Amino acid sequence: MKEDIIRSRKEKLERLKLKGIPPYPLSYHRTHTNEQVVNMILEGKEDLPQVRVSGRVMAHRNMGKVSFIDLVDGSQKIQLYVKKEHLSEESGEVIECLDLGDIIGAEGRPFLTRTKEPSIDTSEIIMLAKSLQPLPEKWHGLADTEKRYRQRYLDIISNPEVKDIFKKRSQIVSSVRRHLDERGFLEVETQILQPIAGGASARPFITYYNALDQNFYLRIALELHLKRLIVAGYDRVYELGRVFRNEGIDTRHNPEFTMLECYQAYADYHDMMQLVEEMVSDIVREINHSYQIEFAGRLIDFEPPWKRLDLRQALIDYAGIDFLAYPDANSLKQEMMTRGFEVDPQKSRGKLLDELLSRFVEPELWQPTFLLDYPKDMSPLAKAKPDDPQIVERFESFAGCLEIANAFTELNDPLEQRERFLEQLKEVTAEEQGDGRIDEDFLNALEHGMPPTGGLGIGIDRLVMLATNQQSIREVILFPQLKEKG
RNA sequence: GGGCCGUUAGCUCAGGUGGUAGAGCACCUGACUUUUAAUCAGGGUGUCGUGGGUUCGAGUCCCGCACGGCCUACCA
Repeated sequence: MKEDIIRSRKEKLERLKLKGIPPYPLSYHRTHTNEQVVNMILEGKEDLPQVRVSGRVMAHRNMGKVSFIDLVDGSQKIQLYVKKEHLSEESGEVIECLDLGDIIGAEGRPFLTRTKEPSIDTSEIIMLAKSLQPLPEKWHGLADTEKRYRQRYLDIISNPEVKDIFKKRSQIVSSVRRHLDERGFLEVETQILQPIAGGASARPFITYYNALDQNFYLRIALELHLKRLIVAGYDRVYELGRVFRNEGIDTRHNPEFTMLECYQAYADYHDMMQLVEEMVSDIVREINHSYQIEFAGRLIDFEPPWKRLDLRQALIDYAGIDFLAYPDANSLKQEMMTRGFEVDPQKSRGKLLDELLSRFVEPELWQPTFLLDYPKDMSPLAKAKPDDPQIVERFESFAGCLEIANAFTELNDPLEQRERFLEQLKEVTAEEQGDGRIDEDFLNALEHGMPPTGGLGIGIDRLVMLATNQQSIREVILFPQLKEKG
């Protein structure tokens, strides 16, 4: 059946060639996008000029001497009104050989039909690219998730709402850049292939670097190189780019994802909090024309100011545990076990606290919320509060129960930083940390003096999920990785 | 890693208790000069994901495998 369709289309292709009509001409210069023409028509002016438009044929309603074509370009749909006796001989031939999915150009006069549909009274139709494969069904589109991801082009052709998500993703990324550029941040690009994958604790992807004859890692964070640039004297830097974590895939995690990190010298986490609040709420409003958006069936209001929640108090409120009462991993483990939790004996205190957070606190954080002041065990790169050495100046932002930002006042004491790295190494396997080495050059940079600095990371994919009401991260990634079929 | 679910025509989906595989869209033929999920008349369609098993007989029951989805676990 599919073979029959393809054969019939190839026959039409041959027929075009026999008539001397190129099925894949070199170029076509349109005068307007479909959107521009539709707007012209809706403005209601008389005597509109001839226009040339283009796009993919998405529907063809044949009425005999007249037919209607839905033509979709990158902007939107426009209807072609085709009166066959008014077409040139060549255009008539093209209509005869037309299939859904073909890319065509059309020339004619814009007008409004009886039913008020903006249309073009077409005098010329030009084949721009003959399509050989049948499109998915027009009404339901493409629904099979696997096929949608494997052949995203079909998904985007047949599901306009998917096309819209990725337009919005692009707008969000532009907007992030605009917000930071306006504040005087310098956009930089740092290395993706690294001899040591630092700045986070996650298992890295390994690759082999032929020219250097050595194993390298794909970066798991942007942090350490951006701070080197703060040392170098760029006061405000950011990088927006892909990072790679060789971990599980689920609806909130994808091994390669897009991260924004920015660092501002002579600032602290309060400044970063203000930046997140302004930038994210602006972006939400730009994309949805409102601070209030729907996510996962709930209404979320991004209008500043957002809720501030002390982490220690949040754990007391939601989990019933005051971590100050359990100063080491063992006592915390004991307490968790007496409450009937299954506790991994390998886990450090930081990881146990993290578990409590994700289990009891995060599922409550629907409205935009800053969770403030983390235990030092969980945050090896953040600076301790002056009045409490066990707590660091760090916050994470949540909305829709998704973590969207992580920021702290950066630790710039090189000696303490070395201590923290050594602490961290104890609780992390070599496999998790790349080759388990400390980034000596980063420490060396700190030893030359890094100004007091505020740093911020935002998971762009999750921000897009929120702004477009998508519950799976793969719905905001154009080409999610799938296993090859065996 | 564990659990549940899915895989049938190009696409979206139906196929109680096992008995010759269905619909809509798309496609092909014809009618129709403002339609828009156009309409009307006619036409044909498949490795039922894959490999075994049970059975006279398997899309359907059983076991394995592949791919995918959701949940869970892991994961700064």
